[in-house]
Amino acid sequence: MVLQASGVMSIPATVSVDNQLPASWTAHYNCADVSMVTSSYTSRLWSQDLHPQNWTKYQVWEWLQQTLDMHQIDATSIPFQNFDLDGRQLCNMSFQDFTRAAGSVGSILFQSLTDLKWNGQYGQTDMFIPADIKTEIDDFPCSGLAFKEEPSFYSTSELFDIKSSFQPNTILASPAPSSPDTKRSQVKRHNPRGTHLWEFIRDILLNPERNPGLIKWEDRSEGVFRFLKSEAVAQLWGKKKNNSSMTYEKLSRAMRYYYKREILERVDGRRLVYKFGRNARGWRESDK
DNA sequence: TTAAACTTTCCTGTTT
DNA sequence: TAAACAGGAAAGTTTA
Repeated sequence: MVLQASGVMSIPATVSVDNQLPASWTAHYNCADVSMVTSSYTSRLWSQDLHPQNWTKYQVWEWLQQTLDMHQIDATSIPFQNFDLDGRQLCNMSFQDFTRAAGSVGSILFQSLTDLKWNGQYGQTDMFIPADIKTEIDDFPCSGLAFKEEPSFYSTSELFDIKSSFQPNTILASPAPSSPDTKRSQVKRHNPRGTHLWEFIRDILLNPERNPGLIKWEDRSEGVFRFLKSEAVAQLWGKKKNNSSMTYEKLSRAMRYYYKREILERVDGRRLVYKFGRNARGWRESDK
């Protein structure tokens, strides 16, 4: 969250995300900033209703994402289909069950869940917000504010990120346990700024039901996609990076750097159209 | 402290 | 004419 001295975010005057985002976005996510509200909500997170035992499958996935993020583990390194469980089933899993389901990451997950079950804490620093909190966030009285004045907009991508990568139909690549990829992905990679731009874009594409109208596939099998709301996507990216001055022009410059690394390929003659390259992972349907 | 990775920012010129 | 594309250059941020 970047606030200027006045407490008002700096947004290009010509850009209104509210105008670009679909209604479902503004209605559901365009409210309280997680990072702002978390501190005030943290103490309420672990009421009985939010005990892991009571989680939905969806909340289980959120917890998975958060735990992997916290430990900087590549989300593609565990088979999420093994965690198609609700909280009760999750809590019934033994340590061995976790290691069977997630390999070496299983112990981390087991420890995290144990902490939650017994301490009501998520480590010392975490700000994990199960989906239930969204109800409270949604109730945050700011929905009528204009984007420029709204302290909450920059929560959108965080909420999106949590929800994005863990839909049952968007499970990312899960290399076989013995593959070199697994080893590599379970090692901390140099990822100084968290999610990379191309991963952010990929996750939007993988969740069209939650992100309608921002980016869409042009040719799913070939990895060709097109920006529909380029400035909105740029602002979401900026929000994720706490950079309120992000524009599509800057975002597209970063995208062009991916050509050299073969994460993206050029699509000549078509505006706002990009194609995933051979070094982009997790976007193929076969990756699920 | 340094190097590397990965943007971010600014810019000029070109294309659609 | 505006928007988007292309890519050079340099600066900024974060991590190992």
